[in-house]
Amino acid sequence: MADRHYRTIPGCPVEVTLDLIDGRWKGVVLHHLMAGQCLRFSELHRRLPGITPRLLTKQLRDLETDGFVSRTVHAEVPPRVEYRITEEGESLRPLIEFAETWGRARMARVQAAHASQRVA
Amino acid sequence: MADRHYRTIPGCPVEVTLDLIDGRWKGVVLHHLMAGQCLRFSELHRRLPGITPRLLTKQLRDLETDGFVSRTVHAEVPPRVEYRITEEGESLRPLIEFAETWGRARMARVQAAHASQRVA
DNA sequence: CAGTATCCTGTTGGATACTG
DNA sequence: CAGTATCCAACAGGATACTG
Repeated sequence: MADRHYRTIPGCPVEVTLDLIDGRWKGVVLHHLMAGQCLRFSELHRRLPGITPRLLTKQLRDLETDGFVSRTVHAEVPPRVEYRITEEGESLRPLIEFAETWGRARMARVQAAHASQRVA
Repeated sequence: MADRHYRTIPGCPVEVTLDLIDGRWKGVVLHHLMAGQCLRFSELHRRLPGITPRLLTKQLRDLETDGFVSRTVHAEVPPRVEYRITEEGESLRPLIEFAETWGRARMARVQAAHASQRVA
């Protein structure tokens, strides 16, 4: 992953952070894992409409590699794998929560803009 | 850009936000523009080591389209174009500042980890 | 100065099918 | 259940050269 994070080379801290959560589903995965308990692969899958197993696996592996998520395999049949947010992952909570709130507000604003368009 | 923001379709607010600042240099551009005054194209260029004019233009156009940055062309020779953060852009300040602080801390942590590696 | 115009490559992410 | 294995398309992003 040293070369995955090409952005860190010049060394702007903002880049470092944003690059780590860059990926089609990483933010949302973190968001769901921050909600409380740990989640199984299939539970995450259900919460992310449209993601393919391949992609979900990749995003989770990346997050694991970067230390934001831990992966626990239970030796059972059928297999059970649980994903849990780590301390390091938790430290990103303010960012994710801000993104949640801000995004919600923007969606409302966009909605409103559309509505007033229709009247005008 | 409606299709640039493919992530907004399912509608998770976290995705909406992160998608808007997704792009190799957008976060850093916002960061620099939040520093105070407006900046000219060449000034931004100097602050972003390695970016090509083409990319800088694209990132700025995206940010402009999304309402985070305003672009002012002064009718002079040689031309002077100034980029300034908008109100909407300002509303992202908490996120950018968090990313700055958090990224700085992580860089320090990584440094420390490397150092202890060399000792061990 | 502030960009365009071309061209090109690598990575990201999606579709589909299969397995321990 | 929790993934892999292949294959593939699209696009972001980089290199280079040129211009009003």
